[in-house]
Amino acid sequence: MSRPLAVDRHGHILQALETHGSVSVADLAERFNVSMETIRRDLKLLAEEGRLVTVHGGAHRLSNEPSLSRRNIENAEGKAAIGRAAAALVEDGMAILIDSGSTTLALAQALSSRADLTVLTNSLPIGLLLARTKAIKTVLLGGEIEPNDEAAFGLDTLDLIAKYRVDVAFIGAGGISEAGQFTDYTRLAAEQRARMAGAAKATYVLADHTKFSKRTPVPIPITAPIAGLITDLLPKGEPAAVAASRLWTIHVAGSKA
Amino acid sequence: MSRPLAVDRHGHILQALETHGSVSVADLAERFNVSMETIRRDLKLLAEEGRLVTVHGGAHRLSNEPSLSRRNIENAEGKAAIGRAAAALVEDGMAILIDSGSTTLALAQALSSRADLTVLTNSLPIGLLLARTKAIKTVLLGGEIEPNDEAAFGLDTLDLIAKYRVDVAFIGAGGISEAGQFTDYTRLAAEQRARMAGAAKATYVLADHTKFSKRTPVPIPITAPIAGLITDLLPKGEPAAVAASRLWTIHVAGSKA
DNA sequence: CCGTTAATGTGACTTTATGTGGCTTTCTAG
DNA sequence: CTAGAAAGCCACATAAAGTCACATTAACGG
Repeated sequence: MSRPLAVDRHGHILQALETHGSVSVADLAERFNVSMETIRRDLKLLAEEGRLVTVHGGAHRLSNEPSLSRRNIENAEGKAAIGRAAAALVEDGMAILIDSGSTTLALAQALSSRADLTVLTNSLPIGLLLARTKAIKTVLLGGEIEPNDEAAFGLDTLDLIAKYRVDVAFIGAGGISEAGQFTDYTRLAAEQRARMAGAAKATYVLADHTKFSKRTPVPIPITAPIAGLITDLLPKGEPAAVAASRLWTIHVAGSKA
Repeated sequence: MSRPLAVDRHGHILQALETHGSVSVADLAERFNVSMETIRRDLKLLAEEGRLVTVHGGAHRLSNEPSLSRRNIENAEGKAAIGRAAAALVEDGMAILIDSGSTTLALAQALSSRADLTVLTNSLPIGLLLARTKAIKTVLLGGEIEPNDEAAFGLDTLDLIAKYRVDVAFIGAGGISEAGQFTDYTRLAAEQRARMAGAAKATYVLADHTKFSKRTPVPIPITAPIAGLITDLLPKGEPAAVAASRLWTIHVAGSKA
């Protein structure tokens, strides 16, 4: 008997996901009469294409990217340290751009006692936080709101970014590849971050150490030079860290400050 | 038989929370056929994500976001009634525009259990609220954030408004003049509201009865016809009300409904 | 027919999720 | 206020799932 094609499996998996919301590795293995390992490879592949998210025991359909509130508490201390380090780079009178994300939110918090700044951001929590200070002029880069990020993305956002020019941009990243390249979850998010970098005289990437072990599918196509990476811990010997250290200045923020 | 996925449990827990308001550890353990300890771990995890709060014996949904509850709303009951009345005008599949303000926020709250809608807004609290439903596509009309309104205003906002066309616009007003004209605090806000009306096939103004006694300096230069005014109480004999009644359909929302 | 390549299976090992039992904390009836 | 019951917490045990390296098989083009 001929082996069923892998593509058919992928189609069926996605369809099952569509109807049931989630699938388990064991069920799929039984259904297609293949080993669990094969199913895992399928799911891994589809996950890299961004068509589902893998969870322990199986996979779940999209819309369950780790939510902002969850990332918010993960390594909160390290992110706060990164936020303080980044805030120290901001001088009075500057116009800066702050990307969405939990690490960049820490930067906004560190800046909230400052004054005489103009801040552009696509993040709703950051926008609200800074606007409430009443001492920082805040511009919200609008667009379609991505619920998990609680931030705006899309054509409108890209348009707005193109209309501004700032002194410094602080952007986030979904992960850092082994080659030392920043990566993201979706094509759109990656493009948008790259455009943010393009709108600034200097760009810093804020990423805590957990990003070094994360792989996300889309490289961020940054053309402008990166002024530096600000992180909390540099994993010794990790290829990503080594590669990164050749490419950018790395600021390591002390977790206690 | 494969072990059911943990994520499914999480989803069901959140859904049960949505419908019942609270859940008990014992019930959940029985329902999913797992130990109470496992359920506790689930709840702890979801609590850390900020998606529920744990209490002795179970969990209950979080009542209000800090950003939304912060402002003590004047005439909250009347505004809630207006919100419900306005929400009744919105049909599935519609694209609507919601202005910033506490009255329009009440509309957003009334809409938050709906689905299959596209909502444009310049208000950050409304944007956050609706985006979190994950069932309503939300577009944030960006621009400079006005701290008091927690909403975006300015050239960028006007530009964005011009790019969209919606079925219905719900706008607020700073006051209602004796001649029955809507007025606002600033030239910019007035202009922006007028443009919002211009982007819609139909425009409703949401204003509670306190607006009838308020005078604000700038008339809102609306050119398109107003489909109606939605309010909670029509002050008998007030000139503004009389004039208004000649110009627009007036929906009076019962405070209890 | 052979060699190459991609896909799949296997087995050792690691990680994660869940259950269990002992102990502490919290609630509640009396 | 107090005692008992219920719930929570923690540490450890265990089974299921994941990962990785390597073996095996099937497919395909000379």
